[in-house]
Amino acid sequence: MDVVSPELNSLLPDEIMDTEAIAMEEDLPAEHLAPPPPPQSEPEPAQVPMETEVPEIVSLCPATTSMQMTSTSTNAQCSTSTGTQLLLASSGLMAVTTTTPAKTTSPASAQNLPKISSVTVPANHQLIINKVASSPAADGKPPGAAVLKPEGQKLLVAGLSKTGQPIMLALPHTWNKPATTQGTGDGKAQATQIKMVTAVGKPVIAVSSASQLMGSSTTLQAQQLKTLQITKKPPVSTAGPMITKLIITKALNSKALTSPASVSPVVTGRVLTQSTPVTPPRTISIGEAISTVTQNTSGNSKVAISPLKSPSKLTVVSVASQSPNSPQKSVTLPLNMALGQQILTVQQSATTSPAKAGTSQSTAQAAKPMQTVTVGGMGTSQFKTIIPLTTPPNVQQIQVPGSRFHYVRLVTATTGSGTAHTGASINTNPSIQPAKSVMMNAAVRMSVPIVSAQTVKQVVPKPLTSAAQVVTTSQTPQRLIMPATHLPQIQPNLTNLPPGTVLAPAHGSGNMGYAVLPAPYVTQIPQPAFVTLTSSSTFSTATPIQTQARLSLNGLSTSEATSRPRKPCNCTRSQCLKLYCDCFANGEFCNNCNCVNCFNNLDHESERLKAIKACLDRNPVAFKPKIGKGKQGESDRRHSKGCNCKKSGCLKNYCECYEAKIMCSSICKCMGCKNFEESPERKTLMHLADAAEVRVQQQTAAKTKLSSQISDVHTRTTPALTSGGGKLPYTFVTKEVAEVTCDCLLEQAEQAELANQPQAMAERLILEEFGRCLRRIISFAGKAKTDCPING
DNA sequence: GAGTTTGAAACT
DNA sequence: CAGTTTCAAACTC
Repeated sequence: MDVVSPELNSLLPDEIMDTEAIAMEEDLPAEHLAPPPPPQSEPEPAQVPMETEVPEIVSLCPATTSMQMTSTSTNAQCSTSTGTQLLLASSGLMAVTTTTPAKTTSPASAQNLPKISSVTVPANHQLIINKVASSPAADGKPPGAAVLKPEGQKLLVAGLSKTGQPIMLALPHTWNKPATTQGTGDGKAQATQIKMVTAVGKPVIAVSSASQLMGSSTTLQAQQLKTLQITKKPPVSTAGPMITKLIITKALNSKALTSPASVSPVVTGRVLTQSTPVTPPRTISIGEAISTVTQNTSGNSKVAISPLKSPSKLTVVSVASQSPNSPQKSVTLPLNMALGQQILTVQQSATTSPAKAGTSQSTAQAAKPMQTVTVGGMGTSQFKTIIPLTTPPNVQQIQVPGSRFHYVRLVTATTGSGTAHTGASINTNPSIQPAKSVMMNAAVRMSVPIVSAQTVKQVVPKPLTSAAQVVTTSQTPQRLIMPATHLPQIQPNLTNLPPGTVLAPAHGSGNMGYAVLPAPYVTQIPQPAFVTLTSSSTFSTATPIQTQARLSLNGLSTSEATSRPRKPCNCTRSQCLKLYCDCFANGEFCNNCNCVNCFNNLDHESERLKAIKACLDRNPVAFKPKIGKGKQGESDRRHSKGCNCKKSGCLKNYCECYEAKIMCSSICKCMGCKNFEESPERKTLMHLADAAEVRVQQQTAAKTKLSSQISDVHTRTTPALTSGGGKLPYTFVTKEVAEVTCDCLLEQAEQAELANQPQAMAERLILEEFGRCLRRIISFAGKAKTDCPING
């Protein structure tokens, strides 16, 4: 099998990821540590398709993110035609695994490492990587070990690119070539192997990367997940189980991943902490799955809490500080989400031993830290922007076309190095990371879902001391605002956290700094997109919360909340920096509001941050939803503080309980409350409200149907008009139109009846409705004539 | 749309 | 913590 040269090995971070816990463990349980399992353990090994026959692997990366497969020592790199530093660019839906087989023993010489000469994109959504030429090295591969054929082995990945174009990479034959004789001399090919797994669950592609990455294949369920895994293994067994892996998992579709490999330690709606073993392989995984998120594990704990649990959405956040001595390597990969998933990416950086990275970097291509923002739209994921970070740039903004504010602010750790490493890009080879990225120690990367659809929220972590970076995505007006202030006073009282609140453990010296995000700031995200954030050690970040969380707050159904845009505020004196302002209270910037002297915007960020802090000082849970779920669920929802109504009887929207459509409870201090279960007044009101809502819906449906019918008639009669002398309006009154019109009239009658309107009024309303129907019919008729003139 | 009412938020 | 003031939404006309 492929061998990693010692030098390369030394350059590689000791640990990148532990994939086992996350993704691929089942598929290749013992792969890193032990000799390859018997063939039968591998999923359908024998039946690998032609293209996939070669077990060796290719590295892939989403198009937006660059992945580097290069080994520094060897200079072998995969580059895309665009010059980006990644081996493969895919739409982001594929996963790649690169691993060095456990079998490999002999190091490859750096010199001999080939470069990928070409990438080919066949027509079939497959990624093919070919070796440029046959290499002598191939010969030495042990049986059973998949080896790329000299003539060019191909790796096919279905659905690699959204564009539908497969990418082919040609690997120089030398890749698999054993290095110059290094110790083993057994002649076994030592090229690094990369396995790709097809969506079907079979390993599809193997590509050897110049880097000493070991690849393990993973079986994934069809169409759901792709995984990238990079494993570094010491060339010689003596090294022990140090494995570095990079795993990127991505769900191809909205369905939850079924493959264990894809399952990350993060459970939907919450982030779990994963502890690393003593010799911890460190794993960073990036995954997109509807309900799952990959998490990276690190020595320190980090917890994101998202009480809300809609399976389809998830909150991700894991922040882990790294053990001081572990080399940094973290990769964040924003992937495009096809499905409104939320992804959390975590970035870890090592506090120490940047040297490694630096060294490796030297040979590696200039991989600038990249910042990437991914925006996932409904069904259509979009990659947004990759912004190369300059060294000092602490703050950056990504402006999404059409969006006004969308941004995310990234904060670098105060304790850490000066720069935040924002690379959304994926470095398959951790060693490649620039030295400055190493400095990211304290930085925590997070992904925040952004609403792609209509509302976008932004989370702005507060910059504690250093620069921040801003990433913006999506186009919608709303955005999440994260209190940027440092909030030491907030302790990680997990039990008391509002839904969606995220605590990010500060990285670094072991001190755990926590930042609390007002839950509302992260809620109301109908269609999550992704944004990666970097936060400082003491500061934190936000976790995406699904819409539902917020909905539960105000008692609105999900559909209601998501469909209903926030009302514009009308603040005049508060500068929209007090909780009087609904926008502010909900963690949003004012947008399209009618407010005067508004400071709730990016132009007054400092003021806004102060205001947020002030609010939190007054009330640490100021941004916490007031309506929480009761013990017994939905029916038991109640206001956290209770209302204090005196005159409204708690049956008007003045009352927060009533407004939230919940009953007043014992904690309310209201007077003359009529908002209780048995209250006849309340029942009457609720009944009326429901009836009104139903009427509106029915009427809307009827009108829609009428329009449809008329339109249909229009379509059918058009030929007659064009061919002959035209039609009189009455000819448009077909049976269907008449029926629908009657429906409208009946609906109007029902409304009048429900409203207890006198008969005369009812008749009037019906006639008026009839008039409207007629006008529509006439309008369509006239339009038909206009559109299809007789002589025309 | 102007004016009033209301209760939460802010302030003392 | 209680009382008062401020504020913006809800409501009425």
